[in-house]
Amino acid sequence: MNHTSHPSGTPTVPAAPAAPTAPGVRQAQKQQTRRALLDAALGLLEQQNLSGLGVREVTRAAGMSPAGFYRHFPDLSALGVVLVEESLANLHDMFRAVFAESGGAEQLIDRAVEVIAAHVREHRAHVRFLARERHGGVREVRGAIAAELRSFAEEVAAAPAVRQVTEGWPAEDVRMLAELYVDRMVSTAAAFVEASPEEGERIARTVRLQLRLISTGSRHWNGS
Amino acid sequence: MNHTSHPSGTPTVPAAPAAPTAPGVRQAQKQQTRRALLDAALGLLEQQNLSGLGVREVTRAAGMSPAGFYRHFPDLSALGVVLVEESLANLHDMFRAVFAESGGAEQLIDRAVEVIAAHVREHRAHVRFLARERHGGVREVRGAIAAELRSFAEEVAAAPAVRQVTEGWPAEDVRMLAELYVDRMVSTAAAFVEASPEEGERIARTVRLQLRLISTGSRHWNGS
DNA sequence: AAAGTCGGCAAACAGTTGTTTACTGAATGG
DNA sequence: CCATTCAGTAAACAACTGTTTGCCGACTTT
Repeated sequence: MNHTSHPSGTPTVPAAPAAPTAPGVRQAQKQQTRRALLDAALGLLEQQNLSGLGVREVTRAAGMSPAGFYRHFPDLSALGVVLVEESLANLHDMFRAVFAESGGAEQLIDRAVEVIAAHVREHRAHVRFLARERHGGVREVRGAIAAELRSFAEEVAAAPAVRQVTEGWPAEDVRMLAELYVDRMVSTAAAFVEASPEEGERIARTVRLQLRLISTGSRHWNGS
Repeated sequence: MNHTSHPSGTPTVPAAPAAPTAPGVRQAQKQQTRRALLDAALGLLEQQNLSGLGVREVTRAAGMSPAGFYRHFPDLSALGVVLVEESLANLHDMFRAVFAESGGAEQLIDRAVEVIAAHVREHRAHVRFLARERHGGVREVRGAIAAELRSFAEEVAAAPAVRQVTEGWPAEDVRMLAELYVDRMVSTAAAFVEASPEEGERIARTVRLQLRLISTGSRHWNGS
């Protein structure tokens, strides 16, 4: 994170020799190192837990001085909160992507598994972080994740494809079905995140079968 | 962990004044402080992660000197391994207790929820530990837990109540159903472990419904 | 072009950590 | 009863931790 040195590199190209520092450069640099801190933390959290992370460890991985950390976060838990928010926002996008287009149960299931796989491919560190801290040592974090998952369940319960099959059900039954779907999807993402490609294929087949079984059960559900 | 003091208490009852130290006293005392270490660690792990635990922390909680730790374990990870083994052995007992007596699907479901609740009541710390480290920061521990859960799934697949309904199914379908049951039961235990009594009642109702839905799905399953 | 803001740094602070050392005294076995 | 074993101890070790301090120099505003 050395924005300073600039050791007279490439004296040619005088087009922007000492660029008049258009306003906003400072804030941009700050955001850049802030992101470097977040990414460094995410990287370390691949093999560690949030409750065991250290300030010096993070700054070292980000290539900056320990003191610089406090220009961005008052605490390590503050950084953790940001990571939770990012991860949950991404996961929310994933859920919306699954239920964006409607279609038959079969197509919805195939689409769900594809979207989950793509999400893990693109946000591996975030997903691993969520899986790890969902039952991790920080109560505040666990609570935030649990609350967001409940909200996802409500969203799933309100999705057209689900409403169609749960028409006339008592509210509690609808909720348990939605929670079942959410839990299965999150667990699947967590399973994808640390699986080799061939294991991933097996997991995908398994979860497709499981979602189909749940779908079958819901179509034959009698509220007794 | 002071087995020493013995300040000449109750001079009456000379039956065993300075008991001739029947053989085995030493080993018994050792096992006792070893257990104290394990219990102290389990206690600390209620609010912390295995990867963030410290030797001094554990010995302090157990009321003994840091150096004494190394008379029992070479490492903190060695202690962690023991905790994993204990927790998984207990969980194994739980699964066997669920499928011990056979009966109709309804009775099996009710029995399962009761057994899970009782297990959590009696082994709260162990269950929390498993939930936390199942996706925790220690690869070795994650692997051990995953392997054991797979073996539980095989056991569930072989249970009479399950074999009855999966007669004629392809092996892969049987496995996905068994894994679905195992995952739901473990997740339920994890949910119980940090829930107030009234939340616990809601969780119990929800999981009963979900297990019934899965059971319904399996009875209407067509392998297509 | 001068004055001010502020992100990042080196250094220092007091505590903590894991692990080893030599030791003590009770349990053990002859 | 005496010699041996050995669980637990206190002290010391270097290495590490979170956080604060004063400072510098590049960005920003006037």
